[in-house]
Amino acid sequence: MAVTRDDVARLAGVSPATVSYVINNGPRPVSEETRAKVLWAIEQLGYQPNVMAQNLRRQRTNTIGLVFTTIERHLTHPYFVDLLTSVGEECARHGFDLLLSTCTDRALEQSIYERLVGGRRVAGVILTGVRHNDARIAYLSAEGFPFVVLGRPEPDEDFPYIDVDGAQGTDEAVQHLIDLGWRRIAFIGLSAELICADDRLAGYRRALERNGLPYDPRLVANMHTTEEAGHQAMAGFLALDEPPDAVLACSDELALGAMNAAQEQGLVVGRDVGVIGFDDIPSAAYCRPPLTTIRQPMYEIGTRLCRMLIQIIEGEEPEERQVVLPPTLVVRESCGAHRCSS
Amino acid sequence: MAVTRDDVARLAGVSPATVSYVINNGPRPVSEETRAKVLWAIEQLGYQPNVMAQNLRRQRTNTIGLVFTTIERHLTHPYFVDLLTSVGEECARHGFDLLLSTCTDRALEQSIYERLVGGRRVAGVILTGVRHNDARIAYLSAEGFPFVVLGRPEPDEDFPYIDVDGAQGTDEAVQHLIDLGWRRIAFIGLSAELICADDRLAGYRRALERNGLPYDPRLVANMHTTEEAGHQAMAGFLALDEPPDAVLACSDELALGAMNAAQEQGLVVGRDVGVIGFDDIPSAAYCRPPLTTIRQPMYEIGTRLCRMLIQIIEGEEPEERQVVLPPTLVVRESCGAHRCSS
DNA sequence: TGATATAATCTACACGTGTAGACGACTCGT
DNA sequence: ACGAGTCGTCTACACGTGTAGATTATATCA
Repeated sequence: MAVTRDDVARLAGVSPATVSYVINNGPRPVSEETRAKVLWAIEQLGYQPNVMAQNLRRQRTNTIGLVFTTIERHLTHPYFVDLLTSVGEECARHGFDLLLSTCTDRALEQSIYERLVGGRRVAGVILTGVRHNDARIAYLSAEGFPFVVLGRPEPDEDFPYIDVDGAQGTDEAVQHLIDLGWRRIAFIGLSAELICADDRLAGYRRALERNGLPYDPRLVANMHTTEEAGHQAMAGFLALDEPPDAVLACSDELALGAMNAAQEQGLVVGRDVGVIGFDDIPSAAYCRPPLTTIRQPMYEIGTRLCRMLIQIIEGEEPEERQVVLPPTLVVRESCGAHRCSS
Repeated sequence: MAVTRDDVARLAGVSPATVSYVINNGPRPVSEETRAKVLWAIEQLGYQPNVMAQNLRRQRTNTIGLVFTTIERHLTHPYFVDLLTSVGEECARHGFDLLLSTCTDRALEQSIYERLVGGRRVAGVILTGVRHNDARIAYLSAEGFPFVVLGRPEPDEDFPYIDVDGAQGTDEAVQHLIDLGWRRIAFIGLSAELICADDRLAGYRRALERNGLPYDPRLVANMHTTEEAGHQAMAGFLALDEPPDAVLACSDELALGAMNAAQEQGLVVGRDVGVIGFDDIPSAAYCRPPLTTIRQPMYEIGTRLCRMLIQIIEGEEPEERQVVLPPTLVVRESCGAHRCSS
């Protein structure tokens, strides 16, 4: 059916090995004359090497795995699209393919990784959403399998990662709210099992403390990152005896839901209540009012993570191994501008 | 390094073939006693078959390809996340993997498909964003390669697809606007090269005509689907001598951008201007005001497309080959409710 | 009991490629 | 003129698996 190397060799009147040498530029030299004949035959037959056979022989897949965690058909990470885009492009740049797996249930997660790793399906893995005592990291480390992580490890672990300084982000955001005169600031955090959730909460508490404001646990919620959850959390806050006058949400989806809840109660966001999000998704600039948010350079992170992983796969020493990038506060209108010490 | 079938055979005291028969519930029977020994050895060694070797031998990859088109790092299709989720899950259900390629430039598109198809990298392909005279379809048809399409073909083409009746969607949406009293309705369409763009425009024109309203080309724009483009298109409409009093956008991102543009000019969406979107992305329910939109059952489409493709790959006759599903108008608040024949 | 069918297992090869080792043709220095 | 070295090419095998054909042990029947 399909045309193979032997067909090319026959047509060109050379041996199969010579065809390989031409295709791979070596490891043996080929005379110009022969090379031309082979290239002509390849062109003539429309030959393309069988990738499966190449991979088997070379003992490597040139494929990177990325696991896609969903909850109720909802991405657990709003930045996933940017990550996918950048990783996909960087893979293509290095001749790698990108294998995507969907994980709908935590119970299945381990078996997904075992399939990818044990079956030598992929050459390396990019991990996101690191949790405390993450079984995936333990497994990959034990197997000695190449992987890189989006997010920082716990203190006793050591692996290659890129992370955004979440504490710095939330700290700056809270400071921004305080500077504008908001005083009772609620916090909608991420799932408590995520390591980055701690980090962001720490920044929030640090800023409160520095400004002499009390930390009130009733003003803190941990949610999955959906608009609905943000709505629910904010509605809960607003029903308190002493409701907050501002809220910092750990994703823009959460923030949009929170804004919506406030608006439903007749509050004007930016005047009666301040809202800040996290991630800077496209809608953030176009909602009403435009959302102040903490931007993570996701595109850049994906590119660098991917490059790092490929270097590890190739057996090189990666140029960078553990990187923490600063987030940027993008000021729009959801916190108001002219409110001075209430 | 890695443990192979021969290692298992040696430990179990049987031949390699017997191990294969156990793993695949082989084409030959195996005695219970032997099976137990083999399974024990597999467990003992943590053996997992090498997928590359299996694929090479079986001459199939059990992998499906999906190409991910981006423009300026932006997804060209807002429904991509739902599609990815559903296709990913359906693949997993059938033991297939999902290979994702990023296409940033139309010029590279053909080479991406040639790599996937010619290199036998994947067993079948899911196509989205079908265009007029689409070279990809010509190529895949000529190669006799399995593929299914999200979207309908041109009349002279015949291939398996699932599509949403875009004309019905836009027709219903325009009728809804007219019923609420809006009279001068603008249309923000998709890139003109897309086949579905025609379809949706046709529904728009059909509804106008049925209601005796004129078709004004100045009220029609074709854009890529981003908030920014929606903003730009709407700003253009509002600057006309006779600006529209309502707008139907062919994606929710476009609609959000359009709402934003109207609001910037002090218009109240739902009172001064009606807006309808397309797709029903999560933000649509949580923006201000909540967006009336045309929902496509993307999750279901992805699942059925994937099943259809797998059946074709397996050489079966697919249960369904050409499906057109109806969209649903989801009424929220962006068109107002109480406006009766102005 | 001997011929024969059946079940269980093994041996051997093919899938398409990469590359080491063998081999011939040629150059070069003495 | 002859051994040594170089260049270009070919032959042969390995990568890890699936499975057809051969082989052996066991059951069945006249």
